[in-house]
Amino acid sequence: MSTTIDVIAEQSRRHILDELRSGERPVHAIVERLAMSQPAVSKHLRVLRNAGLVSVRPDGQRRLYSVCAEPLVELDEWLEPYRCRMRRDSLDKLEDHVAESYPSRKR
Amino acid sequence: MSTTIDVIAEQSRRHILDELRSGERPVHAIVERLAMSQPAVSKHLRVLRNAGLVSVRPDGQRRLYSVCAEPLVELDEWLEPYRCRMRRDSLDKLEDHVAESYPSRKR
DNA sequence: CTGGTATATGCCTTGACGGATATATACGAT
DNA sequence: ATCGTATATATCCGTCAAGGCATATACCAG
Repeated sequence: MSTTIDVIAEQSRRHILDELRSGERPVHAIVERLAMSQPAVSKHLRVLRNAGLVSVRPDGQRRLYSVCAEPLVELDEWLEPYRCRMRRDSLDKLEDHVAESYPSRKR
Repeated sequence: MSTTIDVIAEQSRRHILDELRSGERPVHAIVERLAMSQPAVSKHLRVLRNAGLVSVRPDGQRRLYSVCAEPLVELDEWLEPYRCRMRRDSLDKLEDHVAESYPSRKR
């Protein structure tokens, strides 16, 4: 069994999700956008489905996939305690960058 | 080369970061908290350092590690477009749950 | 029923990763 | 100089996942 974060750690799967953000899509539409074989895409979709990150709706011979963002909440919550640090550390980094660009004798 | 999300996909590494949230720590402190060998921890710290997620400060024979949250911004930003869906999908899920617990004849 | 399209699954190979042990390095104490 | 502690690196091994190809399944058209 794999956790949500394991699942979205794969770049291809993130791409698939990003693709589905604009609405439900059949498999071949994803295959065309990503440079990957159809079986590979189907496999990723399977993983995403097992993780509850996408849902499927049959439509004739096609299957329409769409995003389910709910499992991402867990990751979002893990990230929460780091948000303040993100801001602070980003600021520090920015300051360093500025200090490099405009060197002064102070410090 | 590995991206930030690849790096934090590993549970042990997330644990290490969580551990460091309470302040800088020497390696052995982390080894004690996580049930893992010291070399394994060092390896993870190396990966985290390469990803810019931790920084080191020598202190005598020890090395004090601390969190750098800045690289997490990228992940946070990737997550951004999914936030509204998270709320919506979570709500849907909650509704389903409620509907199960209090079945009615409607629908 | 037949052929064609859309998707899923099975099998196989390969590469990357995590962990353990053993060893090296760095530093402090005596 | 020597020993002990703290940490890093090297090497090996087992596992696992991703991707390709071939194939199965499902569904539609005629």
